Amino acid sequence: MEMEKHGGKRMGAGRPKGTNHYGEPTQPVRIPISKIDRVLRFVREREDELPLYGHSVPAGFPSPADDYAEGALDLNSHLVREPTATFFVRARGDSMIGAGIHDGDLLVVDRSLEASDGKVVIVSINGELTVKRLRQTKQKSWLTPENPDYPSINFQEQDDTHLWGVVTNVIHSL
Amino acid sequence: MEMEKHGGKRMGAGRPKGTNHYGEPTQPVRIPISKIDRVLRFVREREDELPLYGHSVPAGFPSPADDYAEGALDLNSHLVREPTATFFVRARGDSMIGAGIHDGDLLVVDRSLEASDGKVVIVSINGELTVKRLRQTKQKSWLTPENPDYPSINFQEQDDTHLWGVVTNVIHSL
DNA sequence: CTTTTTGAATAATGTAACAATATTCAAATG
DNA sequence: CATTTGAATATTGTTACATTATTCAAAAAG
Repeated sequence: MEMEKHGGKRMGAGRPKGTNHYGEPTQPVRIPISKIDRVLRFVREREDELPLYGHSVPAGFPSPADDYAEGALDLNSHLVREPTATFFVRARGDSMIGAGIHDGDLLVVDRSLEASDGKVVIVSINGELTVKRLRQTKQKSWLTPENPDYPSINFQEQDDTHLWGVVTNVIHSL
Repeated sequence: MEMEKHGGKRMGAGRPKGTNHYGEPTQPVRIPISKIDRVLRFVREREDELPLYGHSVPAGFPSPADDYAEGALDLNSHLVREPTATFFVRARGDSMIGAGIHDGDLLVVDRSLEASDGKVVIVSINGELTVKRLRQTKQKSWLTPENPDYPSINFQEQDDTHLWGVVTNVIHSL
């Protein structure tokens, strides 16, 4: 055990890049002190990510320690792509039952998506919000319900008729 | 408009303390770059809370500046009551179509809820996950599909049959 | 006298810089 | 050949600092 030098320059020595806790670079960001704890929890351990299981599972009960069969999911980022352009509307009635939209369901609406033929959209008509499927050709646009008991209506952007956005997800409570 | 000095020392001059955006001091914290956006949004204001609109709306388009008719909503806290006991399962097939569960839907499952008569539950049978409605009397338990094309099955907790939890929400993508 | 303009004073803020720590590898040692 | 050691380099929490934002009273204008 001599106190001597242990070699000079060596190629490939030192801690390799990308070996940090996150697998990506970090950067300092100013956080109000009262929120530091929560931010750190969110950042260090995937706080908002919950396990997503597939159809077949190993024996026994699921456990948070499992390596989830299909990974983890954060509802907010999964359902909301453009937070600044997203809002919620509660559905009423059963005119869109065929699209899986039931009375009382919560609709996730994205205003940044283009409303094209076949999309389910939110439209305000005379201050009332409605959910319908948009159908359009080069000549005309319709709003069609997904329920044979209701009629289609002609659609045209006017003073009292506005297209609010495209429905991306339907949340149904049991 | 002379170019002269404008007084010397003055008591009470300068920006007062506590006039920052948060009303409290801040401190730099290292954040992985991919999460900086999310953290900033969370920290600056009600990040995960997006507007929830009612059925009738004032004229014009909605704006984030609006005082939302029905307030704001955070999907995570709205859909997940008990984070440590919650997980997701993707539904397969149409045996529960009557309960609003379609093929490919994402199910929010809470293990901490008691599975009582009438609840929609997740059960593993021989390593396969199934969604069914639980019916039980003092004598017996059944798992019933919500589709007349499928049969009910007898239910009993066994080695290869386990009740995983109660389905609280169904997320349907369009 | 009242209103408007100005810049000194001070806090807040984003980011660079730094010291301390963690990690890896090959040379030195046994 | 296995183990120990320390040079080399990345990571990390925090400090430092230059820049920006904000406020107020003196000075200027009306």
